[in-house]
Amino acid sequence: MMVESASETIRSTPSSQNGVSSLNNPTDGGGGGGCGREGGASGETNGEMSPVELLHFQQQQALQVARQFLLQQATGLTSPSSNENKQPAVQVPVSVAMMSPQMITPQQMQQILSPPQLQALLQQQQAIMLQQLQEYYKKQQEQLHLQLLTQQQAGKQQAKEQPLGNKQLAFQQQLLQMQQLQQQHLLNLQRQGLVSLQPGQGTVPLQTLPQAVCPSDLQQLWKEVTATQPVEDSIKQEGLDLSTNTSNSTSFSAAKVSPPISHHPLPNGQNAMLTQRRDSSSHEETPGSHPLYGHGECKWPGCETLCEDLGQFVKHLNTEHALDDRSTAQCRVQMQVVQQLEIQLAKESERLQAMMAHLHMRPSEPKPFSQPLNLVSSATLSKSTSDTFPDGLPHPPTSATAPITPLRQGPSVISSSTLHNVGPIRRRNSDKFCTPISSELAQNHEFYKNADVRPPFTYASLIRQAILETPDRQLTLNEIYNWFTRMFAYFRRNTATWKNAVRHNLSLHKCFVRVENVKGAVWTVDELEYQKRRPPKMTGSPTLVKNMISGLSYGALNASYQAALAESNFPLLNNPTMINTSSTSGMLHVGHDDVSSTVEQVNSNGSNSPRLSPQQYSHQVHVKEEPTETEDDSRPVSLMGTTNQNVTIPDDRDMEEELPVEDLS
DNA sequence: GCGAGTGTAAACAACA
DNA sequence: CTGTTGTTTACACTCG
Repeated sequence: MMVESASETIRSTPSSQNGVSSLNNPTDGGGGGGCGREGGASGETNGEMSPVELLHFQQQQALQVARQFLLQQATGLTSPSSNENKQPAVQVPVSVAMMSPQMITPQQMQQILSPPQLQALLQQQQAIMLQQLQEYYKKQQEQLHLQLLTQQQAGKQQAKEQPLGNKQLAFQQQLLQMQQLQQQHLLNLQRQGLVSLQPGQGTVPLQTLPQAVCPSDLQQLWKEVTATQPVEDSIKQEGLDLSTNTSNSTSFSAAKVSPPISHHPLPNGQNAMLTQRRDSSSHEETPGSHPLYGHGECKWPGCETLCEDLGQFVKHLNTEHALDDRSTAQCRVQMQVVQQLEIQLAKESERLQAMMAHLHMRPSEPKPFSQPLNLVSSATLSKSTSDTFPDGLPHPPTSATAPITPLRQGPSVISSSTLHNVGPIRRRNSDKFCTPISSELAQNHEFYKNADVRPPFTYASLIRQAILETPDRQLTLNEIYNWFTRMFAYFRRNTATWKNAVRHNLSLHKCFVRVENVKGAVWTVDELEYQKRRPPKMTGSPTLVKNMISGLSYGALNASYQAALAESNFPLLNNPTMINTSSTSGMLHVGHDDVSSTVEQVNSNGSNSPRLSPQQYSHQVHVKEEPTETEDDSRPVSLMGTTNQNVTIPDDRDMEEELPVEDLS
């Protein structure tokens, strides 16, 4: 089945091996990091953008626009094209740099972290980035405001010159656009799940904002600002009131923009007016309404003037809240408020995500029993054979590069392995009983398939998995290679030393039995041997044992069993019918496998399922100790049959293939 | 500190 | 001769 591709891969091996190995060594050696990632992030996009890339791109776009605004502003709008290239003054949010591929050790992170962890980490980074971005926006807006005020000062001096009014208008429009940009960007972030709030939920209760301005303070602030307000000349009315921009049309066309447009410049309706709108939680959408007018009163911060109708309100706006120092200052204050809120929003969102993550993964909880959540995903997984994965997952991994693809896992789906992968690079969790390789693999199959992430499994586990996945439980070395490259992008790209490692493992571990076949040598798995080396670990997993024994809800137990089942029956995961409901009893005799052996030990301590007695395996298994030639020579073919059919089959196959079926009932 | 398990690197032999 | 396959050894690292 995999032979075809096998030949390709292998043929390409000689050339790629050397080339990659040099590249790979540093990575594997623990030094490098970044090699694989660099390639993944920069060159292997395959036309698709990973979430991070998208985010980065959006940020860059936003920053570009912001830079242009600032540039225009800096050049007094007169020479917009002056020094376009050099904007050292513009500070790129740190996070942007942080996301750049060449930074730090993404590769290492990939090796260390499982996809869910990567996701969590990414989200954290993005939350931070969000904050930084907001702060960045804030600074830019402040600068804009300063510029605006400066211009206004100048404008006063030069008295009522139309061009100047235009300048102010332009500035304010920039300001508006800036805000819009910010909002749009925030919205984009929200859409990407970085901010969990719905766009429409813009109103954040002020009382929930510890460091934000409290309502009373706001009012006070507004009153202070309002109090010191000289009446400005009428001309300033023409200066566009930033917030209202009512129909006091003067000479500038921009000012003539109809209120709805100016207030809802963005297609999605999220616009700069959020400043006022957020403050006034009631923003009616009725056509004749005004964002600053509601319930018969002016919603201008600190105003509350009663207006009978919209016309009166407009008049009021034009007279009381025209473009003057006071209004500008108020607007700025409001902007501060909004930014505070947005920062707070980011923080709260981050907190929310952390909370969700915590509640769903239960770090201190026994891993196998975080499964109930995984259960769903694995069930979903099982439906989707090998390719299509989880629906309902926010960000299906599409990018071949995407180490970030784990985003697809929502906070609710955090594989148990997550917790284990936190360790050093060398740590592989598959053997730890905590995370069944199959379930982990199944859940993150697509991820590993596409992302250049090193799977957190030992070579032995992977080899075994590859072999067990085949119908006849045997693979040639070449086919094993193929399985690796097919299943893991990491082994496609980082083709350095792993083949050697595979061979090394095959030779080293007794559990891998080489059998001479008609068409050459094939490798099989001696499950007994494989389990031999594992039980100690299992026993050594106090949490697992404890939790298995201690009063577990059926669901949890079931889940753990499911995981165990998954571990032992990776291919079965691809079968929707196999996994769904596995009865505890059914699973009890599943085990021929790591987990199952686990179950036996735990569960039994006396009463095991008899069918799994070692004796059944022992006599037929041909381990490495025995001269392979003897095996091969004596009964080349029969050996195969013995190993695969007689030995593993009766129990093995029953377990692995039929059992799940039983579980169905 | 020790041993087991694991990963990596390398040398080597047998073979096609 | 070259490349693949398979074995073996050595070393480093992590973890219990």
